[in-house]
Amino acid sequence: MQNIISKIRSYYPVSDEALDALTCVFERHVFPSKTLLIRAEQFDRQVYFIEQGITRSYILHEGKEITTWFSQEGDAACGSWDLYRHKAGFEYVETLEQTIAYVISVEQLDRLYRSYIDLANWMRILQQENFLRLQDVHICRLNLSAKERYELLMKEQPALFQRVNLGYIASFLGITQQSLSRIRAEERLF
Amino acid sequence: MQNIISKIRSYYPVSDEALDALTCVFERHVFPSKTLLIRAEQFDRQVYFIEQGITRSYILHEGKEITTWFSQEGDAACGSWDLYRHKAGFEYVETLEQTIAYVISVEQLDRLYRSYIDLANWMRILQQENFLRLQDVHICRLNLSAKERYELLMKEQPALFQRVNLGYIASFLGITQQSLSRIRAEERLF
DNA sequence: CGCCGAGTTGAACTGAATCAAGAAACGTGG
DNA sequence: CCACGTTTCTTGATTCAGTTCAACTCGGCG
Repeated sequence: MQNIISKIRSYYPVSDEALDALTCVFERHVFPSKTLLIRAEQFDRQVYFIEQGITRSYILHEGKEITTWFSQEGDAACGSWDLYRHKAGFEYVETLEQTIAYVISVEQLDRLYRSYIDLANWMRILQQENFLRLQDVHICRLNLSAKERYELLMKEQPALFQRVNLGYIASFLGITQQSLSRIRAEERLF
Repeated sequence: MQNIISKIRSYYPVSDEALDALTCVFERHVFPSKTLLIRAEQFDRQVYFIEQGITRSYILHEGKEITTWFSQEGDAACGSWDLYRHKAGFEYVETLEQTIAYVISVEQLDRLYRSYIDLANWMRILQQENFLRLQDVHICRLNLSAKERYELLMKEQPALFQRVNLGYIASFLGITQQSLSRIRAEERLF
């Protein structure tokens, strides 16, 4: 469980006691590649902490899949509406590789937040980080052209291009696969 | 302080004791319209809880202001990078009307989170809400055309159009003022 | 071998931006 | 209370980044 634990502690110095309380309710699962963890319209109040593997979150709009996020080792994947708005969401999450995840229900998490101030604070910071990451993506969308967004992702997450289909990456960048292909072709001239 | 307190309690049932600990470190300020509360590149580790009034957050990109958020009664305004990434951010926040705000430093907030589990949980939920609101805006950008975005905002926040210049709203919707004007003209035909 | 998914390339199209004027509303001082 | 400048909003003509539709290439694999 090393990837998850070190990620937790990188956010907040959770005490051993609180960490034990958390990890002992984790359920370990191994999901094959291409498993749908979360479906829109299907209420799933669980959080998947990824120990090994990668998932993508996407939404469907007019028949097309729009990739909104990739979650990798140490990250948590969930349907945010399911958890927080108490109704079924619009997101899908699927594994892109075989994925080992530790699963916990929101009810259990909520119980832990009420008892362990360290866990409440850890999740407070995790939420902050999620907000900031989303804000980065959002502002990048507002300010940068398709090409600039591609180059930024290439610089910051080069490993992603090894793990994930270009089609998904194009969608995550908010461009069509064709446009991404053209951008890459142009770049290859140098 | 009614607007702020009821908003806090709408997120989490904070005990009277914890709420008192929070509110007694608030400092009340009245800012005239058009006051810059937060400047990019200028480290400001304070949170402004808005009791009365409205602010807009914006970023500068290639000489242009891009409005990213409006904060109204009960909301909190801050420079998110200042607070959480411990370096000066890129956001500006200015009042659009005379604004009464209760101000608190992040250091004091952090101290409170460590002592009062209710406050840690309240802020955990507040961060969740911020994330969800940003996610809504972000996904709306991905899925909807300029016109659809306008109509959605018109439906969900009609009051905003009374309080705020169309130019700022256009920018918040991610379109130019000219395009927004055209959309509204077209709509007026019915 | 032939099929299938992933990626590339070409041509035509389009939503929204940009550039450039005007018109209306707003506020401030004489 | 009106004249004047300033800001806000509208309208028109043109341009462009990125989409769409469609065909084609390539590598893997039953």
